[in-house]
Amino acid sequence: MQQRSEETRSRIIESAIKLFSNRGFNAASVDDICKDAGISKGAFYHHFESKQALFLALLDDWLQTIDNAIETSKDKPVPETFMQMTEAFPYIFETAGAGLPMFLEFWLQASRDEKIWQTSIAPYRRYHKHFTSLIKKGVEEGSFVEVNPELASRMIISTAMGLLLQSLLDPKGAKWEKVARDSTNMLVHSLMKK
Amino acid sequence: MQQRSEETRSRIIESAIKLFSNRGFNAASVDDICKDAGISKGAFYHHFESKQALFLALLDDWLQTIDNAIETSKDKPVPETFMQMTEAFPYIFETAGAGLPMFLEFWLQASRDEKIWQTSIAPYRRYHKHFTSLIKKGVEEGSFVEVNPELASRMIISTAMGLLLQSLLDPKGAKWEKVARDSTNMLVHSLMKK
DNA sequence: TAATAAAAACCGACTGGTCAGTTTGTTTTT
DNA sequence: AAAAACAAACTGACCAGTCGGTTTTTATTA
Repeated sequence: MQQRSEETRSRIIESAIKLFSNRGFNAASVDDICKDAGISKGAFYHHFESKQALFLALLDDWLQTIDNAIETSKDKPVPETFMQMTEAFPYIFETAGAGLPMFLEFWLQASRDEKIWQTSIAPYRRYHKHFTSLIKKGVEEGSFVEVNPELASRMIISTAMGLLLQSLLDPKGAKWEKVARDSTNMLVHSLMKK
Repeated sequence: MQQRSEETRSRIIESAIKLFSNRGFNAASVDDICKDAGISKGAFYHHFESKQALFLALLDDWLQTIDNAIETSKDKPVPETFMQMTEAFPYIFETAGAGLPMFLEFWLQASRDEKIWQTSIAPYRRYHKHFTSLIKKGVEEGSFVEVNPELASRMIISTAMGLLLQSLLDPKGAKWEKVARDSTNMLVHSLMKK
């Protein structure tokens, strides 16, 4: 079977995500990952040059997901995209929420390595640009009130980021899906012309 | 001089903040901290029981700062407090901004230890409660429009948290002090009755 | 005020353990 | 048979924390 190799690889990745999230990059040793994945160290270093390389592979996957999300919403009407974003929030809280500790781990690692850093923040930049142009278009089309697209974009991103952080700080403090939905609704409606 | 001991202690703390921020909790070794502070390991372990204990001491300091900020704004009129918050933003970006990687480091450490965790999120809970009651009061007094105080509080905190994160992701992407000021102004004015 | 005892602060070599990465050899696939 | 995939013992560096001893500060007493 030529699948065996690939299965080993994905087993490593699966275990790495789990252990990096639970214990952090440094505290999760290569031995731990191997044990969890049920493989040997030799197999690990056959598939990944180093622990850092595994980290970069995970980072790439994560960034790809973000880029895809931007790409798929690229050519839809402006207000629709925004409402879609609202609907997407509960999903974000389910998925990104669980993975946010790892993302923060990523980000802290990245912030200490210029090359990784530049790679890792590129999607954020694209995300902001996407939103800015979306709002700009909405204003020009007349579906949005007169706003500063730059500022509005940053505020929307802030709300999402901030709510995610809060949901992790205080998991049982609120029905976060509902908070997210209501907040985004408020923002979107304050942008839309009546 | 009875100050010598205290100076050593603060030298340790100063170096710890610097190195934890730059390299992270794990990567900054006790030896590194001692070397940077210009003291010996014996001196270090005379002042702190363990590396973890040093970490907790830093955490305490940080949490104290937050609690003080809440306390000092406790008995001022509602709209005034909000405007004060707006004015305080540039300061937050100067101080908390530089320290946020360390705070995240703290927080990631904390999230893996139930006891530390409970301690570290308590100020956030107080902060949220403070804001909620502040908005509630404003609504009852008639200086604010009818809003859900819970939701409004979470949105304001989100904006602050989210902008801080963004300012770190994209340091040169915007004049963050201005963005923060404008955003908070928008939020506050949308709350206040005309 | 000076001498001295006790305690606090500090030094730095050392220990036991961990961990990323290597190497040598074996099994499985092509 | 050749190459890819895997196993696991091993290496060298590093690191948190210890320990026996020294210096400095503080308290006590004459």
